[in-house]
Amino acid sequence: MRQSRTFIPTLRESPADAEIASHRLLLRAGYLRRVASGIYEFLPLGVRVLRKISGIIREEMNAAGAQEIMLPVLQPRELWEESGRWAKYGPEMMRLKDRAERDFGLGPTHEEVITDLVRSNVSSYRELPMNLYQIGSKFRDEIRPRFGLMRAREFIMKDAYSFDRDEEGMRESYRGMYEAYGRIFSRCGCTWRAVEAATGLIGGDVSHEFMVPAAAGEDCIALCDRCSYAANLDLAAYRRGEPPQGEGKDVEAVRTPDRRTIGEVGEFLGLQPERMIKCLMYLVEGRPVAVLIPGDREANEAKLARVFASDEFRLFREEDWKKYPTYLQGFVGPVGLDGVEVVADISLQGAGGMACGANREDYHLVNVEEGRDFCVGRFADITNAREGDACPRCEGRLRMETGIEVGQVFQLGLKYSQAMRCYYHDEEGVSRPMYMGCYGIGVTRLMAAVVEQHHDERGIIWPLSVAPAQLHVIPLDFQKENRRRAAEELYETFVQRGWEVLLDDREESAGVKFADADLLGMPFRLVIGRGYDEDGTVELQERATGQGARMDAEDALARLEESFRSFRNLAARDDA
RNA sequence: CGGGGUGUGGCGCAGCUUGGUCAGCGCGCAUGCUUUGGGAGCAUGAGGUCGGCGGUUCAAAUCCGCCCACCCCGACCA
Repeated sequence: MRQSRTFIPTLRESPADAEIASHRLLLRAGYLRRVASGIYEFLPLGVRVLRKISGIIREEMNAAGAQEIMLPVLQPRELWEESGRWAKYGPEMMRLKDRAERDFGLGPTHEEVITDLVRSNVSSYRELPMNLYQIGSKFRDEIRPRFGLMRAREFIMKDAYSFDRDEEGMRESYRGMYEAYGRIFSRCGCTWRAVEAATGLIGGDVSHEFMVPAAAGEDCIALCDRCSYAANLDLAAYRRGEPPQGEGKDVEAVRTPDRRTIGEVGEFLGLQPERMIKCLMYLVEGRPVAVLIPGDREANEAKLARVFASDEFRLFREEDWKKYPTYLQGFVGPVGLDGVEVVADISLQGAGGMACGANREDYHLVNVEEGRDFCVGRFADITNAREGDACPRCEGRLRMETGIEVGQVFQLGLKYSQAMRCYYHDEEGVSRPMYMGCYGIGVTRLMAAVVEQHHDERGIIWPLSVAPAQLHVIPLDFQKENRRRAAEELYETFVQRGWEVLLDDREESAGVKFADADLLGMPFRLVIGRGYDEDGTVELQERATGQGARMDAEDALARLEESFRSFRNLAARDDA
């Protein structure tokens, strides 16, 4: 690649609307441009990185026995009606009509299409297991696209789907993918961890997310400091201690004028927040539900969704309080709260000596005991774990970390195969539904995640495996004939040996060339400058460390050959 | 969708409170000469419906109304 002939529009200043490192640097370094919110153009260097990442994914998927296919982005409504997701997916799916007014969706995921493909073309146990994957565009009309590639509305995803004869086979396929995923993220230069995850709209019972730890990550995960327990906060369990106990005294109403929040009331009564019961009113599918949690905890709505078996709920709003005047905002409590479903966090089971709202203006109750003074319809884990909580599996403590979710794997079971009648014949000729699994990697998001983990204040620092070029040849003062010739020769030599090289053949000052090189982030740099005039040496520099050494071109070549050896198989051969 | 904010040449911004003498700065871009180990210097030049529509006014980037786009914070996901 000759830099003078390659479309790399670098920016001297950071675009004002890019906040996180990956977004800012990918824009500044000319890898990306934004077209509309959550929609991006990939420029030549960006495409190269994407190819590298896809290449690694392909190798690992193929090695794991998966076969690459391509599925359409445009999908007919009928297929989605079969799985029930045409209605369920909601506004997140981009929808359109053709000229005959037929409904189509732009695929946010491909379970329906793939299930349709397999059910009509695979019918014998002899053909199973089968694992099919593709790398292509997905569309999701995100509520709020943000952070560049991190949450886009059109993005590139690798999605794989496995079909097995039984649950055992499905678990085996799942394990294969799980292991391949680890290798993929490691090869891309990322540190990562797999955590237990919720299944959401995709469905199924078992799922893991692959997280790349990064401050810019949107996901919170809980990790045990002793055992291997790790889970998304939406799923993270924690062991509760013994519930607080009272002294068996009778319930007593205390006047608490103008004190509504846990903090205000607790301070007034001289009680710690964990001695208080927070009573949250939710409207679940149109009816009120009381949710009880300890005063020092937060409810987790993903956990609540599982308890309610619905995602159609919300915390009471102004209009809801007005509509149900029985519930006094700021003074709601479980005692005497009749005719409403009560859900409580398991930590409140058997709790005594608690304080809560009295369902009476300006009053709270003390000495309240669960079981004696009020009844709970259902106990469940509905609160967020937090730093220092007890691990659910061992004696360790949990700590919290933020990460970028770059992949997720699911054991789907029979969800789609039953709904869509994806059956096969076993040895006895009996028709059975296939056990499915699905496995996604956000390719474009992974590119952003790599940058989040590999950059400094000056620019990107690509790992060799995914760099758009491994070597940046930089002749300073390109007008000097001898340097220009040396640079051209080195460039040709490397290209012929299969390396990907970016040659800075621009007539720019040294400062500009170095600043751009730092920004673009090629792992190695060969500078041809004064040293070359003096004694024919060039300087080999490493982007990551910034360290360099002068040596003969021959030695530089030998050193680079050594460094590149293990990556040789990844080199794309379209250097031009 | 709720809350906060921003829209002025390719990028970053000033001007808006107090309407006119306000379309400006830095970078980038073009041409020429000099320069070339950390974002060079000088000279000349091109480039803007001041997000859009409407209103107020003798006069609007500036005041008012509506709309649009984008960013950030919250509920979703690869």
